[in-house]
Amino acid sequence: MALIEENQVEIKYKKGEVLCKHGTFVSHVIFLQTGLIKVYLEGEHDTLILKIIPAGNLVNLSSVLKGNNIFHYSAAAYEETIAILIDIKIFRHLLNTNAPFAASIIDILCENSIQTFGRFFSLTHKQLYGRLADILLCLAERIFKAMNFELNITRKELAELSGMSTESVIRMLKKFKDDRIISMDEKKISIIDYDKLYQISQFG
Amino acid sequence: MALIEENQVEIKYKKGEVLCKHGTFVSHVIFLQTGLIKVYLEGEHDTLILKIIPAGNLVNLSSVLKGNNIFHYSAAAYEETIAILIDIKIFRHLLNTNAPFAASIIDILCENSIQTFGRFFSLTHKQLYGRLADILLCLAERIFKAMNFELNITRKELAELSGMSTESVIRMLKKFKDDRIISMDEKKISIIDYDKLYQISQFG
DNA sequence: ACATTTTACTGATTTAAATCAATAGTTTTA
DNA sequence: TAAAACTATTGATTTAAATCAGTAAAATGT
Repeated sequence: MALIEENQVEIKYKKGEVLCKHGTFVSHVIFLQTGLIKVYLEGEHDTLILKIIPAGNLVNLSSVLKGNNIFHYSAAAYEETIAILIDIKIFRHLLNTNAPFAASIIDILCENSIQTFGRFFSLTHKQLYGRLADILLCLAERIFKAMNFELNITRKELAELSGMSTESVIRMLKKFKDDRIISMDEKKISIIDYDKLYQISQFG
Repeated sequence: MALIEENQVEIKYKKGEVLCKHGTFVSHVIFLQTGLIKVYLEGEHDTLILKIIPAGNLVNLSSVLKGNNIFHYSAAAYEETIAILIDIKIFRHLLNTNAPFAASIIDILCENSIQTFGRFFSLTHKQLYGRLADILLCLAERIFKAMNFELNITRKELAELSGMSTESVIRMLKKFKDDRIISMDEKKISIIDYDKLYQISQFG
């Protein structure tokens, strides 16, 4: 562990800045000290946000794969963010020599994998209302850990998270507001009726 | 490693048999000795096949997560399959004491995770032709490792893999056949024009 | 060997959601 | 501070793909 302490660099990113770019070489494991980032894939005409990562998490765990030295996605900061960069060789060495550490990393990878399955089903088999409900619940439960949160996220990005068009997001949000499931005030979103939102998520 | 040898059981599954069911308790890690299985999620009215796993792979790695003792998906055999069941406590113990072993498991988890990202994009941002092309390429490259393969998989299951309706799969396959990109003879599918299929996959 | 169930296929119809178009309101930035 | 560049919103139109409906062909069970 001392090894990591010695070999880490702290970097500050401004809002909107790119932490890593799809296709470039991986030299470090990125740990998010403070802030909020998105991990995304860029297509020809559209973007898919794979996940939002809050402070206290590793950004590019899947890059520790032996022999894999390029990023398979991009990441950008939503707000001012401090990241700790750990040399990937040191990280890999630690994995190969410290079993409890490796086991804890396995736990994280398994957790990610399980979360991914749910998101998979949501995006492929639910329709708009269900998908947006899922995203709002995820933001509240997992990212902000609160029923109301400042949404520094544009409608366009909600669209990229839920795999729909910006216009659809706007229409769905309006419907949720009219139905008194959420309230919106400027950038602030509050979940008023959690049960109903959960029900919409389940129903699809 | 001897520990695993001592604590493993070999089980034979017939075609169609269920290896594990979403929501039930996990007691063993399942390793596929021979055969072919699908891992899937069942919805109210539809099913999503998460992945197809060929022989030589672990089926439920994400279940090794500490404190996680239920299956988050179901799995069923496509053909006669022999599985080796390893007590999950032994497996976890091994992870916590044998760093190189844990590191190799991390490699597998990372690999899965990277594959998942691509599939995510395919299913959410490509349209029918692209999605089906991706599935055919995946079957050829990753599962059967051959340009032509016996397809013990129904159109319905291709639909569940690519997140579309059975009728759409039939129409797309017919189009591919008419365009001489694939050939179909009974259950046998051959990829004739790999480049074109790849191009369709890229284009979406 | 026959009946039943599942699978494959085709065409017509419907529908969910994207795209298009146009305007107003906000940020950026020059 | 003005201009340019995004972002939010709404309604109309289009379209990709699902659903529906019906038939033929396999596979499965008894």
